Amino acid sequence: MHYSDRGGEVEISAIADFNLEKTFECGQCFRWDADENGVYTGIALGRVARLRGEGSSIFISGTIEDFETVWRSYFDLDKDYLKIRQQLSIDPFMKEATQFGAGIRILRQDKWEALCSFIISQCNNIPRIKKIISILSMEFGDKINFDGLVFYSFPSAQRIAALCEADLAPLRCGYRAQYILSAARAVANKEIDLDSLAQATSEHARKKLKALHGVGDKVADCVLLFGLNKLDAFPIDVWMKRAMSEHYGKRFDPSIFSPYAGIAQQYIFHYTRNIQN
DNA sequence: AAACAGGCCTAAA
DNA sequence: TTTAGGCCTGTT
Repeated sequence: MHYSDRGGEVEISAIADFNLEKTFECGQCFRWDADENGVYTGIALGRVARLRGEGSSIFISGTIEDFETVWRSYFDLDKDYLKIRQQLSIDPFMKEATQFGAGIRILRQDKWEALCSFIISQCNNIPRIKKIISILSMEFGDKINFDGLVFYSFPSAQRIAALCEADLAPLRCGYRAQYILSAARAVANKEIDLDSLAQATSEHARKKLKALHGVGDKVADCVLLFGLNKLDAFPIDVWMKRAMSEHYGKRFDPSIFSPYAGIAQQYIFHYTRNIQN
């Protein structure tokens, strides 16, 4: 990878496996949107950014310092996904899936935002998840001006913890409201420490996450993978279950993809959801 | 109109 | 350890 200041933007060049649409639309995040030209604007880690692809480069708004301190890590740009794809190509199916998904990167998202977002995601479709998160941020996040537009940061756990169910009524997120509140309170009063869980083993972190009301296997694994950067976590939703039992049998073992089962999951998920058959 | 959606919880085999 | 039903809400 190479990057250089382009006056208000940073140009990222000589990088393999970085496709904006695949990365943003593969279901791992909910706060990035494309305009009609495929230019993505979104908010993460309390900052707004705009990204566009041009030729083989990606341009991202901001300074070199923004890039080095925030976005380089957020987009996981120091990981060699090309090499990982090769490692994951253990059979014809995976070869196909990883090739189809070339360009996906697992974002290193804010831990609390990931927890809260995937609690909301249960039994919901992406448009509604996005809508709920958008309202949540607009109601309780901080206002951020960017390029003449107004964005709202994802509200902290402390902020949410101070609310009651009635406060969350505008979200219209139904039974998930109490899950959000109890998770926020657990984080706020340090009953659970997401930062230290990121340093713990996946098994331990998973157990702690599942102790939260409203967090089961699927949500816990999504938080591990997208929030705590545990690349061995393997979220299984209905699509994954179908795809895996079709290709590897009813009782499959994700460790065949070790140590990148989580990345494998993302390729398989993206592939089975986007190919027509 | 009734079923279903990128789960989870609880109760009951 | 596995299975069934209910749950908020919005969409089809």
